[in-house]
Amino acid sequence: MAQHLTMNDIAQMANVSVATVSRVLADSPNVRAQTRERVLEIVKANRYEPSYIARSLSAQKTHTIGVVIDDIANPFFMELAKGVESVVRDRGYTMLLTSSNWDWHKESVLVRTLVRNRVDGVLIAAVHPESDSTELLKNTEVPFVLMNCWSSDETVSYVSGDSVAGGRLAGECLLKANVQQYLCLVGVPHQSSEERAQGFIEAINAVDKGESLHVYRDVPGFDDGYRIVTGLIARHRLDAVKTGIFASNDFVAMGVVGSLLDHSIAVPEQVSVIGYDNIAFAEQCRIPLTTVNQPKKTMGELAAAALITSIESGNPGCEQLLLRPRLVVRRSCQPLTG
Amino acid sequence: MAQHLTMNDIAQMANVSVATVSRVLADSPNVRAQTRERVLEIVKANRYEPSYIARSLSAQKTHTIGVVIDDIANPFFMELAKGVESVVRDRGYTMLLTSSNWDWHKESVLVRTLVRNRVDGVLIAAVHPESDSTELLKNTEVPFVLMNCWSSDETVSYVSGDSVAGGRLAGECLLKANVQQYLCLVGVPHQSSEERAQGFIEAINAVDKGESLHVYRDVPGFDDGYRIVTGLIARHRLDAVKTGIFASNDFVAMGVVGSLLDHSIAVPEQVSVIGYDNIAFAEQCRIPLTTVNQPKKTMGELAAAALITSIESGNPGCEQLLLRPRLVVRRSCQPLTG
DNA sequence: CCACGCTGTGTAATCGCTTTCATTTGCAGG
DNA sequence: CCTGCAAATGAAAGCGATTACACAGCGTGG
Repeated sequence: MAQHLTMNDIAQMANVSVATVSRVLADSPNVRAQTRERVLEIVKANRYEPSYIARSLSAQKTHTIGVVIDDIANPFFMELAKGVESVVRDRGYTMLLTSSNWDWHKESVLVRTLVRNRVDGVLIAAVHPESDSTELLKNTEVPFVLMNCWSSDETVSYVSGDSVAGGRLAGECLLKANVQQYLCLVGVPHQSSEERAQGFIEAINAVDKGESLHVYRDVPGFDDGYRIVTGLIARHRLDAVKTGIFASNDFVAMGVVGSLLDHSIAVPEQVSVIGYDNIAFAEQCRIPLTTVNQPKKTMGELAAAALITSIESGNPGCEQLLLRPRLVVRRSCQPLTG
Repeated sequence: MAQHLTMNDIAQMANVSVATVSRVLADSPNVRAQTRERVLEIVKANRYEPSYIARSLSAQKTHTIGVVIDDIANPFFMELAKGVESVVRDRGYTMLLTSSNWDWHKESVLVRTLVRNRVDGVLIAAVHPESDSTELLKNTEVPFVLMNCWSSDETVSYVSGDSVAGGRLAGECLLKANVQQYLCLVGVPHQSSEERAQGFIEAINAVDKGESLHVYRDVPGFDDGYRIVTGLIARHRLDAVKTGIFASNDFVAMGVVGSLLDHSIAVPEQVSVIGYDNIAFAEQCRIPLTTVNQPKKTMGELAAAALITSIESGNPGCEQLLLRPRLVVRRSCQPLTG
């Protein structure tokens, strides 16, 4: 089936050698105008499409950037990927997007696959602590840039958000909401969710007004947020006391809000909720979400640009960026002024 | 840089020929156990990763499936892609996901790029009428399956939803909502949005009760839905008359709801709204959305399975599926019983 | 009229792997 | 100890492009 034409076929039809065809297709100047035209005509007439596979093998360059994210259906990662994609395409590369579905083991398998596919560089969002992805990349000397997490290794490039600062913003916002207890819901044990929680806790503890602070871990998604809050309501931990809840991402926050509303607890009157990421839907959910914005698209763009620059320059050129988060106040948590 | 080890390097270190290394890596039975071990040891010790590029060139097969969608940050396409990805990965392929950003021209460029990358097959969501993608694929004899749209060409495989039926479901639902005028917002001029509108209009016209029906076209996204409705409100076309609005996708519906609420028009009390697709957020938006569900993930899975089967069997094997849509009643449109 | 240089084209090596075919090795049976 | 057959291995030809190098043709200047 799918018997593709080869450059040789075209060469024969045009009565020239493959070298000439190659030159025509590469816009090399050393081809007679007449020959060029004839070749191009035959190429077009026969709908010849050159094989990038062969080209890559010969050129030792695939013009492909591998991207590893955690969840392909998650708006946060998708906006990130969109940023990556735009830069990658502009600079003449193709993006190979893969997703680990939050599986730490799969992540290193994916990176391995990318290396085998000889991508020119790799972008990874949120490396898992247990994963050996970065080690593999270092050993194979494939350029890579981390996204949405950072590394203390000075040779590793990354573009991330300042999660501690973001968590602090959330905490400060909730401090002004005049609540009597704080809840902090931490997602999967990632660097960034841990840091968000850390910043939040710091901010709360910096101003001890005698409120209580409870931390719940392993609350990664909508359902988990919903479940936890539903459990707390059942134990009458939320209906009597005015509460502020910080969720380490907007999904969890939406789950929290969902459960509260379903149990007739008013947001933000009885419980204030604040999320993280500012995904596109945060504005349109049942109670528009107060949240900490991350410049997702920018993050993807910067990471991709840094990677490609490093690829093309040939030297590692370490770029370490921490993007500033920004508080977005909507309805779910409204700080009392003064 | 990134000087990858080659099979030759491994062969020399192990004092065998490349053929033997290749056999070891391919799990060929004709290798002495002792030799196999020695080779594997060296492979592991040196972290050798075989080049899929070279392999593909030699084998004339890339084990890669190209996927073209319209928007990489759109939950509908992403759930579709997730379905595709799971099947593709299970069957030992890699998914190459590309997005056209709703640009008709870019779509055929993308398909061309996929062909040049010699993907083993292509999945396209929503081919644009003006695009020549399918023609290119037919000519190059690359197997492909359409998703979320269908073709009258009996040689073309597709897996889609029955949009006319879905539109009809929406219409029937709105008919029971006891409104005095109907609005139908149609998205980009795609086959599927046109058919959704068509089914809707059919359903409304089948039961003429004297209500008026207005159709607005080119309303593809959230902002467009918001804008249109805001305009109508300004002209007092929505505040006096009880209205039912059908939006050809959930984004538009959310825009519609957003504008209505922002202008203090009650949903569904004054205006009933119904969307299409049942994206994950439809349940969690300001007013939980009544909508027509499409089995997005299933669609992706079936399309991918059909494609890979056709690739591996070697014959085109035409599969044409129209999946049944299902009405999901939530708050934004509640039909009065009886 | 010849040497020189430039343009245009072809030849062949190369990229890293698979696979066929030939050859070597090992081992059992006579 | 030799024959024969099967198992293990190697040599080499692709796969489809790129590209260094060789060379043919041809106009120009000495």
